[in-house]
Amino acid sequence: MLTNVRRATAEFLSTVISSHFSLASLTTEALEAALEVPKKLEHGHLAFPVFPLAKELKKAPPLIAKELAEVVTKAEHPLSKEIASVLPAGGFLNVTFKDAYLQKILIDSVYAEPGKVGYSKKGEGKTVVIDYSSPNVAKPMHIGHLRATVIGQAIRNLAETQGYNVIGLNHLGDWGVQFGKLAWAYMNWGSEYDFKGKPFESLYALYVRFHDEAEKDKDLDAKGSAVFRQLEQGDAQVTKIWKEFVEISMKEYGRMWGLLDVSHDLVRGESFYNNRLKAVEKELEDKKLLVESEGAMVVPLGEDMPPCLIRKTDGASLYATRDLASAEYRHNELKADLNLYVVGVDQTLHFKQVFRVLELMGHVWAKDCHHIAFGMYRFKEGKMSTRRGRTVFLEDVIRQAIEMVDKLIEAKNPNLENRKLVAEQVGIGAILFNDLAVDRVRDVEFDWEKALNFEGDSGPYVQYMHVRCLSLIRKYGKPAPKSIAIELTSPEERELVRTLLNYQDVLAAAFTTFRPNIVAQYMLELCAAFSRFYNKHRILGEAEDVQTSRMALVEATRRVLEAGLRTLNIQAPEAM
RNA sequence: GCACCGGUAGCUCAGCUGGAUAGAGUACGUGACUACGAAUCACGUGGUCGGAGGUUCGACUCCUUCCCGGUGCACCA
Repeated sequence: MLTNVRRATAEFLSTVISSHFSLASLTTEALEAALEVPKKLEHGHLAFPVFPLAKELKKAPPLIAKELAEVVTKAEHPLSKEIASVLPAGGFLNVTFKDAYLQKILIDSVYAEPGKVGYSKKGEGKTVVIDYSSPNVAKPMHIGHLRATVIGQAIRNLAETQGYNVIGLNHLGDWGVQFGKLAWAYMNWGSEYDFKGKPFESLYALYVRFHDEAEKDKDLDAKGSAVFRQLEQGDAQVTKIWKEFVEISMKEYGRMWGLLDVSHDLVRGESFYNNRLKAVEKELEDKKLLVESEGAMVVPLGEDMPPCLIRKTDGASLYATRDLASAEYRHNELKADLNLYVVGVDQTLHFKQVFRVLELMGHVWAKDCHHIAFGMYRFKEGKMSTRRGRTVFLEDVIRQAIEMVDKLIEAKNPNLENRKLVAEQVGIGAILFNDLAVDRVRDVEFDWEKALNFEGDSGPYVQYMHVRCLSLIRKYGKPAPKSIAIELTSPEERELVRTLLNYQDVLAAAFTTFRPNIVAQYMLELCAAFSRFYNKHRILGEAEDVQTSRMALVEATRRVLEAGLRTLNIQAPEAM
């Protein structure tokens, strides 16, 4: 796509510039990095800001640009024949390519590898381990899990577009004192609940009840802790109960992941690391990092951070201990070149500490560990709490969206086939897009009205454009042409081609910054460009060469839309 | 108190490593379905980019400082 064009242009410009001016440092690489995609097409397809050259050449930028434009226009180079104009504009050198050239590049790259539009090979031979959507056993998934799930899955998809080998990891929260508490509750009150008929609801009810009663009865927490110790020592009865909890919960989460079309490759709950904790502690001890402090064992981290707590006064391990073991597991056994944690911003300090400890341990790969933080959901009513049972449940949001879409279909397209399926695809698409379109570090205010809005910048808008493309192709009646016969020169067509060519860069940028919203925002831009084209120009029934050329453009658009939606884990229905 | 993250149109948000006249959606007003799907498009109203300094040819973007909001700060995860 445009990536290749930029490279070629940089080479061209660098040879011309270095033969014309005597400049110390302007490599092809530097030039490639300096080349910009202007915001507006009137500034060309690629622009080179010459300002940095001004000092060395002792000339005003507009003069340099003017001089360069003349030289580049005269220069002979394989690329010359593809360039329509090289014009100076202030301190910028604006390069515009011939429409036929870009059109050909677009079509070639869209058809190059089926299903892999915009892919790159940057990550080839490397493995990325990504930990996402890891819920805590016995707690229902609420709206906050949407982010951990959807952002994680999107980054996972993005990693695949960059050619990485991807391992999606479910770091299930299946260990800790709360399971002692829950087991205690189960043994004492379990019979009051319908565990056969409604296992997960019962489990959650026990959880809420335990915390309610613990506020009144101060001994309850201690009883729970005692049961957890039994669990840690491998008590058969408690272990059996615990396994049951995990199973019930996984079944419930599986249902939710199924709805969202999310999947992991590996489940490695916190309990998985139990038999590795001793080794971590020993390693820390051998490396003289472990220090006793107030009865606990910690790793001091310097002035700017509180110490990392490794072992409690009572000898038990902690969150950080398990994460250290997990990080080593991911590096040593899963062979992670990149280790990503998609976890809320409230864990920022924790991960900073863990990564710092890894550094102190001498693990150079600590730099390849990244906490991909996302902001919290806020509510007008105040903070949400699972313990108090005051929550917006993920499933309710999804169901609500599907129901609203279903009503909309009834009004707009009552004879639609697969209505149920489409309502699901569109409803879920709306929820996912609403979440993915905003920068992940921001807190978001959950707003039912906005999440369930299907007009304007939204998932259904993007899906609708895809449906439109498909509808055109259906009416066209033949497979879409694989080439653009004539030059499409209207502003709308040129803008659409230009936007489509950016797709590959967008994927790369979204992955390197771990920000799926870059893709989502791009999708909106692309849809707007397509819409303007569609509304302005007739496609079917035009003269043969015009019709086929525009149809080829429609199909190219459709493929990029489909690929982009897939990256965001949103379905592209055929009709809606 | 210290640390990290946010503050852009009435509201919800974009703005890529500093680049050309700060953009969408929504809301409000107007127009476009006897032509390819109106979940659409076009036009209009709406801005001291939290405040103040600084760096730079150029700052929403970088630095300093202050204000507001969020989050975190040792035996939970």
